[in-house]
Amino acid sequence: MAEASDTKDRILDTAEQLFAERGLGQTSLRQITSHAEVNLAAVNYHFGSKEGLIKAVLARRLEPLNRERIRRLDRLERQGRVTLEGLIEAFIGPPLELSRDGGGGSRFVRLMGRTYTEHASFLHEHMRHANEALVNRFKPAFRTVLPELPKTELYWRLHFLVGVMSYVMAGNDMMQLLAASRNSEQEEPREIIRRVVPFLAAGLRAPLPEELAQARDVLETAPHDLA
Amino acid sequence: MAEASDTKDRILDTAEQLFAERGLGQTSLRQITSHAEVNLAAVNYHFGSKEGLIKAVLARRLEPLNRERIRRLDRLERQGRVTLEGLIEAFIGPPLELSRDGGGGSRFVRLMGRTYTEHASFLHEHMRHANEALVNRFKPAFRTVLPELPKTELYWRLHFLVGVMSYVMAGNDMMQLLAASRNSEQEEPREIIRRVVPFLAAGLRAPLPEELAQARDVLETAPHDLA
DNA sequence: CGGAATAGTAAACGTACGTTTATTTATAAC
DNA sequence: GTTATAAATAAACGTACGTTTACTATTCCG
Repeated sequence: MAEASDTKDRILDTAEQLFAERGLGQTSLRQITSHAEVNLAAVNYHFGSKEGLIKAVLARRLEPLNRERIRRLDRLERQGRVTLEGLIEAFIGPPLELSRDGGGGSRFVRLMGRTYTEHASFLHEHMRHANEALVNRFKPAFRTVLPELPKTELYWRLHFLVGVMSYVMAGNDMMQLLAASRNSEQEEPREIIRRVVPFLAAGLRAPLPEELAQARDVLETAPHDLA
Repeated sequence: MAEASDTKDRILDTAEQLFAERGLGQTSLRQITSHAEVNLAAVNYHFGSKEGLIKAVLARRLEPLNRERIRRLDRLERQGRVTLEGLIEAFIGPPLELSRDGGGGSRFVRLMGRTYTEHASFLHEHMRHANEALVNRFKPAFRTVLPELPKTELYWRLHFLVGVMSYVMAGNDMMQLLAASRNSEQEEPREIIRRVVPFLAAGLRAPLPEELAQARDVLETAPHDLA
């Protein structure tokens, strides 16, 4: 029954789904293979190991995704329209929009968000390598649109940006902890982008801590209504 | 050898450490009990189950921590000095400062950060309940200092805030993905607070997406240099 | 046809897990 | 000093895991 490896894709699809739903460590190969209706040993045959399967699941979507992010940055630069908002959207837009396609896309985005907080060193190494070109492309671009920001300060703020992005991507149940509307799960990705881009842009453009401390010192002698 | 339950504390301390280092699911009771040099069955004797142990580890630190956060908010209100920056610092300061005490504190903070992205429904329920009073206290305060912000918009931005906080707290290895300085791990908590508060305050105060869209429409006819 | 090579499978391997049971040890009360 | 109670332990229970092995079926090409 050698059917052009329909088996391989079924494993990848099912693994992507279950990994996103339950996490990497909590999903066993037995769960994956029984859901996919393939033999248990097929995973080790096609991917060598569970670790190999995880890497394959990530690589399959991550490569075109990062290509799209870089493509958008290229276009911004070609048009000479590189704004901070545009940069943020080029970076976080593609993964969030991927969650629109209902099927595998949204599952993968959640999986990717969770990847940032999983506890497997091989994963971190894999993601670091898979995102290397992306980071090297975007970092200088951010420096260009925020020239007044010291290098270290910019990198800290980009960390904060990644924190927001991964949290949103994980589609965490914790969102409902503070949530007012119950239908926040079905919120459109474009809606989230519309809300998160101004937040991040303002944060990245915020006055430096030092400047702020000085300004506060000055105002401290006056009535305290600077909020 | 019934020694006022020194065993119980040794289990809690060791569990806290290993949970933070390796994650909840990846840490076995056998690892905990052998590190703590107590009998394997002692965990089930004192805490009933692994789940009970996890809850106990969290509760031990979370209760005084949230009490401190609320105490700071109380003081701000008593002094009539409720600013957005003060609110943010009252909320994220205590957990970040807890990571200063070198020992259990920093471990717990990492564990807490990771809790937000673990895949166990009992955990989410436990955290939701443990943070209920905290949320009910802070939500109206944020509304007060940001009266012009629509309710839904505020809640979304608070989600983003939690995203940043948990990401920073998790002390994620991913931080090094973009990091410039290699010693970012040892960065002082006060330093992180100093950097993150202006970022979050600016984000929370950002113009509404609608306003921004309108402003952009207006400027769109003019040369595009609004960055 | 026939024999590689590829794909797929059933069954077992050894290991580790959380939990339970039965038993022993220490503590304090009467 | 005996007894009730709490704490600690050694050993085993059943289950699930990722991986390996040996084997069968399919495909492709000479």
